[in-house]
Amino acid sequence: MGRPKSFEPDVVVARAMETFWTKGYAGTSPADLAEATGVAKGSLYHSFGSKRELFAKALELYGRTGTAATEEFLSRPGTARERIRAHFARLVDADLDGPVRRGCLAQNTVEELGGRDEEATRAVHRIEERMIELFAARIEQGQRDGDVDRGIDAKAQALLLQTTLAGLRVMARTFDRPVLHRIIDTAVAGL
Amino acid sequence: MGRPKSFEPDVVVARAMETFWTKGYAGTSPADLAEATGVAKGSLYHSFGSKRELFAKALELYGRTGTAATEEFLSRPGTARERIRAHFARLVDADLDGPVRRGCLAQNTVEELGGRDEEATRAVHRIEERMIELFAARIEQGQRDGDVDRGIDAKAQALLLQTTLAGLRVMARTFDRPVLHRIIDTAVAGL
DNA sequence: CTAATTTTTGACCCACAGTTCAAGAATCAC
DNA sequence: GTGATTCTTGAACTGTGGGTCAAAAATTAG
Repeated sequence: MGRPKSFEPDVVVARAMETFWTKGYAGTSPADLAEATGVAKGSLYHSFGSKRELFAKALELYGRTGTAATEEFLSRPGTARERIRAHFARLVDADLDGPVRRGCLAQNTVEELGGRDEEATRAVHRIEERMIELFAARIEQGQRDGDVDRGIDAKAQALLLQTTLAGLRVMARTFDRPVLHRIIDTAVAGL
Repeated sequence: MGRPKSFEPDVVVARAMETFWTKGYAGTSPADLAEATGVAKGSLYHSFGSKRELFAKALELYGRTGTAATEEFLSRPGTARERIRAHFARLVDADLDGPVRRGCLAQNTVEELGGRDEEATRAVHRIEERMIELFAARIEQGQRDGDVDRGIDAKAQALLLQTTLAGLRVMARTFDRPVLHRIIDTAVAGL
């Protein structure tokens, strides 16, 4: 009983995620969140407790949707190299095509809050570990399919790929599309 | 004539740089800067105009010292691969050895202010371009010395190295030393 | 209908961020 | 010394950030 919620919590978290992604954690004020979600400040605090807690939900959602999308995308038909190149290009292009280059929320989080927020750091670490597992699995798949050299160390390559991707999303802040695609080509040539 | 300055502007900029580096742009208050530099708030404003202008000077100093150190370090005796590996390891280790992992100021800047601050973005871009030139030059040196395959595209490899380094500094927020060194080994194996 | 329960909301609060300023202190020219 | 000039400093100001709250609005149980 009691008055029913007038909004879908998942939708509010999704909108909050977009806002944090675009403006950063510190750069997002409660007023911004109220405007972005269409829910009054007081109501947000009633439902989520604090800006920090809402952010935690937003980051969790980001991790879930990001890993799911990566898994789906890597599993489409093609060689490991083709799929990984397409995945990298997709992320870079999406960033460049948006109204503002906002990079990766997980990465932004750890760069902004790194050191000062243990929980956020661990949350990002979990996302990264998951991504690395997905890369390693795809490389091993490629080795079984015969399109990746059996001699390479899948786990080591997966770590390097995650590093390269993180670097690409930094480079996407300041470099243009042709340069970024050239980097992707060079990176996947090593597979 | 007039009352002489009671502080060395360069020293103040250097201390401000350290503070911005550790706490981020938004996370650094005028009070923080006054405490870190030992100069009263009002005096800082008198000398530097605004927080933003002081930050610009700090970022410029960061770029100058960083590129100079890179140039010096890459030119020491050894093969291109050895020197680049050592350079990467040095940066990662310095970050891990500090009291707080703070990454790269240029990168932090572009991730925090990206899109919202044109001038800062351009300043970081200039630093990155300079680093890429240094990498390319060292690779070409290696090709002349015979320790790097003549067939590789120095510019393309330099772009990838800068990307890898940016990624490493992100990874250094959440991974431990052995993993990071393993990534460095995998990365330079491609040279 | 009333009571109990849960949400909603804007008004309100305190602290601090970023900046300005007025008054004083140190120097040089004369 | 006096004046002109430049630097120093804490006090003061304005805006906003993050958060609380009391009162009103929906709902269900009985």
